[in-house]
Amino acid sequence: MAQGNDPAHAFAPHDHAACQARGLDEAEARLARQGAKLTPVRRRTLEILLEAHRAMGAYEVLDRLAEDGFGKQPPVVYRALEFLVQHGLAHRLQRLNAFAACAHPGHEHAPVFLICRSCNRVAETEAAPVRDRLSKAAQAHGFTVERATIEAVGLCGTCAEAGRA
Amino acid sequence: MAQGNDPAHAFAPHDHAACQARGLDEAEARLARQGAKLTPVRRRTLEILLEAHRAMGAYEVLDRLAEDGFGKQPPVVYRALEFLVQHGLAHRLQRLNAFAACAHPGHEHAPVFLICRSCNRVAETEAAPVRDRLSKAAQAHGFTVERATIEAVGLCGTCAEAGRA
DNA sequence: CTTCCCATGTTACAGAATAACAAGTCAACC
DNA sequence: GGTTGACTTGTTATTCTGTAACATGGGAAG
Repeated sequence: MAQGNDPAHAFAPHDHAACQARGLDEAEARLARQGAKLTPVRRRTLEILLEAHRAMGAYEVLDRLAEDGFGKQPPVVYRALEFLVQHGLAHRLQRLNAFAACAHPGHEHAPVFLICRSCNRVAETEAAPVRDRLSKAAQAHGFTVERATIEAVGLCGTCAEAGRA
Repeated sequence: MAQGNDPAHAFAPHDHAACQARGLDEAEARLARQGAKLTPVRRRTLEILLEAHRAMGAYEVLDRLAEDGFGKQPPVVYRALEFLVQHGLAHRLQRLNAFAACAHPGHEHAPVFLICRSCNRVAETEAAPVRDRLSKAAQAHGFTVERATIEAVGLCGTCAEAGRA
């Protein structure tokens, strides 16, 4: 479990199968608690994101769904993705117009994303202090933060070491 | 000038004409220093953003440009917007797929945006501490931040006071 | 067994963005 | 003065992203 909570992990080679299984298990547990259903399309959508282990465009996911016999019209995938996002099982990356499975769906969280511009992988980290600072700065101007998008683009450790500047 | 540096100012009623004039003046001064030209399309695009004093979609800006006799094809507006963004005269808001004139183009900066979900106005604030925290948190995982998108959605003071929850 | 909610599916469209090419402007240089 | 070359503007065409509106079907609640 420590593996799943280390953001750097996303940039390093590791056991994808375990990731996926854990992701699905946690998803079902979480949804059961919320009284929501992981229907076939939703489940398959989550599986696709977990398998890819990276951010994917909606239409890329849609193509995969269509291959598996699901509807091939945009609303099919957008609805599934919206459901996953709302239930904390996936995230939307504004900068990439893309979606990624949540790395640790076990609990509520508002993640900060680290996007490597070299390998295109995305890591998720908590960084509550960052959000605190943001809320305080906003509050100083009378603004109340409800949700915040925090996405950093840069170079991950693995790519930096490999000299992929 | 203090007016222009107070982010809360964006949410309150004020003298737009002064804003615009100041924006254009600072833009020309800045570009002169950089050896870049504020051509008619670019100038008009900036004026439109300054007049609106809010985030605008590219096609909305394009319609206004077309009314003034400029080309009405997407590349016209995207090129102008890209130029303004690259020269620090405007910003792109990822969350809204929209653009807004920079509130204080006088100097280099990497702003944090405060987007009011009630009145749709956007304020810009420096919040260097927020970025510092983010960089440190990322660095702890071997990730080097190069650029970061920080956009908060919430309620501005003016709307909160007016009870627009 | 019926009702109603929810999920899925469709058609159609709107909005966002870029590639590739044509043509004009203008300064620098011969 | 004329030519070259960089830059800007404009066009056509296409792709990607996202949503509105409506039809169908299944399954739980009564």
